[in-house]
Amino acid sequence: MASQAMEDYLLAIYRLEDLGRRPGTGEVAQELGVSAASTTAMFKRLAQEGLVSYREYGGVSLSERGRALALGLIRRHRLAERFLTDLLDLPWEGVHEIADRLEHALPPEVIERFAGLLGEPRTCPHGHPIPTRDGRLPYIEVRPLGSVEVGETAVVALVEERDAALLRHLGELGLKPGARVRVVEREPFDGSMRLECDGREILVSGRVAGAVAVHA
Amino acid sequence: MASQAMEDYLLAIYRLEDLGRRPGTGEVAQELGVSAASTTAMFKRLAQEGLVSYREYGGVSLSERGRALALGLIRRHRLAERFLTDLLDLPWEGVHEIADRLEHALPPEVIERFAGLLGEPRTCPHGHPIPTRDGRLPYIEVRPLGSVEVGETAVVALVEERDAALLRHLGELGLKPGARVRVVEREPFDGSMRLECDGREILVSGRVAGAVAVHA
DNA sequence: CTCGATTTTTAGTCGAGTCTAAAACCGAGT
DNA sequence: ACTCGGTTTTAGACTCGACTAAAAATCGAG
Ligand SMILES: [Mn+2]
Ligand SMILES: [Mn+2]
Ligand SMILES: [Mn+2]
Ligand SMILES: [Mn+2]
Repeated sequence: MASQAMEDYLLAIYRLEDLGRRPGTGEVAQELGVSAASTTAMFKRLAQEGLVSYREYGGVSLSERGRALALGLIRRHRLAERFLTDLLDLPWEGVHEIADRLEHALPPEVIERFAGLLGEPRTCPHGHPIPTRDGRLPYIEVRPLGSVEVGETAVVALVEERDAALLRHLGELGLKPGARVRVVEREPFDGSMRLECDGREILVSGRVAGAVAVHA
Repeated sequence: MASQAMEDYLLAIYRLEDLGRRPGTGEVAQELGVSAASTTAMFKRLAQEGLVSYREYGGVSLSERGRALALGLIRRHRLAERFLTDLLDLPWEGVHEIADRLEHALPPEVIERFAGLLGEPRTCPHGHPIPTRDGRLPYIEVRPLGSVEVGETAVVALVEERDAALLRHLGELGLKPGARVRVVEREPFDGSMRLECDGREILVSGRVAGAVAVHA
């Protein structure tokens, strides 16, 4: 019913809503790397299909149906990622991009088999929660790695998953969900830190630290 | 490089070439359930991309590149089917349709992992050979089930895979690749047969028998 | 409250892929 | 060699999704 393009817009809108705002044309356009004019056109199509409510010059918000569709897509995406890393043993920095295509092609039967085979996982390989079959998104309380004080210990909850090079670096450092880290030193000026993780000491810049969140 | 639509045309052309003819506009149109006008337009696009050679009013034939692309697609399709039945335990009558979408979305890394996990299978669940990584299609010599004489024993090689209802029926009868059958009785008029298969006697119509081939 | 900057929408174009209807072509049969 | 029937191509239209450039609306600073 919804085309691949429509699904990608719904996801972008969902992500922006999730950050608190009511997304406007410009934000969605930027998120998808598409022109503002294209976005206006798509907003109308989505509104026509009842997937968003759209006010001219006023942005969009997902309807119940639109949100349900977006959550289904996220479930497909994250279960696909899990499958690719856990069962196919593909590197965690590559699976996001693959899942971005598979999420549009995997039918429900396949997705639910994945869930079964993988033991109903609750998060994707990058730590983000997987929406349940009935469309609820489990909440995970996190805080920035940068907010952990010197001497404190914390457990990595999730990492930013869009930048493959960054992910590969995090993987080499051992900064994956579930890793226990202790802050050895922190530089308030630029946010860079020295951590103990997995027995060895590692150095992370403010930018890298900003891509990691720990359990609250 | 090649769109999903182009890939579907290439596959249709491949299948028709495989049957011996040089496919024309009408045949390809019918195979894909599309108008002849659309097919003419696509023939031009494919020729433009160097994937087929096209003569007006004279049909098409796959170029080296076109054939390689088609064989890659068939490899993806059949390995995906194997994966869906063997690892995900989905019914063999449903996987063809799912694979028809996945074949366009699965990247090489994933396909080769499938091949590894499944032990480099040589055929899809319906018995059709899987092209090798280097683009060769293993030849399997078969003959129609209908040509087996009364009293003879034969091993099912492959079955027609496009009709889901028929496939389900074949599955219930136990007529899957590898099954050993003995012909008990044969009605020359309409080709219907009585077979012994898996210890029990089954009755197959001429049409059903026509969907099954045995090893020569 | 107004003016200028920014954002959004509109207008117009494009390519891919589809359709229908009309024209052109080809090949057989007389 | 003509002609008729079927096939193929052309012509013209449509949808979806994208673009650029121009117009319109909104917002913020003075
Ligand atoms: Mn996507
Ligand atoms: Mn992820
Ligand atoms: Mn297909
Ligand atoms: Mn098959």
